[in-house]
Amino acid sequence: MSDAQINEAARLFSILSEPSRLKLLRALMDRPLTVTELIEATEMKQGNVSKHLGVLLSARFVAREREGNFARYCIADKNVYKLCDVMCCRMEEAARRVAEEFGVS
Amino acid sequence: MSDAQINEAARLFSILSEPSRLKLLRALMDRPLTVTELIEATEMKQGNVSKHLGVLLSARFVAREREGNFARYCIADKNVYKLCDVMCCRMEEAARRVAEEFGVS
DNA sequence: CAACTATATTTCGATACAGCAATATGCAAG
DNA sequence: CTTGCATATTGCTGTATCGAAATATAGTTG
Repeated sequence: MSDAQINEAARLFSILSEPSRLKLLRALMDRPLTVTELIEATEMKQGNVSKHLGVLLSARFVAREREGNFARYCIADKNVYKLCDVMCCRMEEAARRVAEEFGVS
Repeated sequence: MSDAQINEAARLFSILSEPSRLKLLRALMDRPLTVTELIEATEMKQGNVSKHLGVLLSARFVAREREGNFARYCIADKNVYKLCDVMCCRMEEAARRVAEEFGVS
């Protein structure tokens, strides 16, 4: 595991470290959506949606497909699902730990 | 998936989004290490090692065990391995994609 | 081509956090 | 208790990036 690989991993994690981008991914996990639909789904400003999609696109976490005047985005990397699954797992475990802590004491 | 959960996931990803912290985790994946050993392994400044370990500790990604004057840290959450595995996978896939692209054309 | 819509990009003020250096705390031995 | 080492914390400066707003680009239609 070289330093360059560490840096790249950090960069990829950092792309997933913004609530706005996770919201976009969450919306796209149901089905591919256009920018307009994503604006509605996430209640974010158009410029920011576009900007964040650009970040996700450049990392190839999502892919873009032009449809006339529209741009439809979809999840392009199955690892996104895996990463989110593991993280959700972790959050559930943490919640369970806290619950037990209070339940026992 | 509530907004609060999204925020928490983002926070956890952000903890993994620093090369310094990934270096520490990588070192700890072999075996538990003291701060002094981590300083040697990562060539980071003592203050920064301590600070980053604090962040990892507060998120319970690592655990601390006092040994006299020393503090020995270890990975406390198996999901760390999973998350890093998936990310490494992803990076290999990306590398392979690039290689093929150049190989074919 | 002009007007309209969807998307992308740029600019800007505010915030977050990294690394460094200095300092503080805690434990152990003499 | 004082000295010394391991670790933690604090203050600081610089950099990165967010959201909002404004502006630019691109495709469609009349």
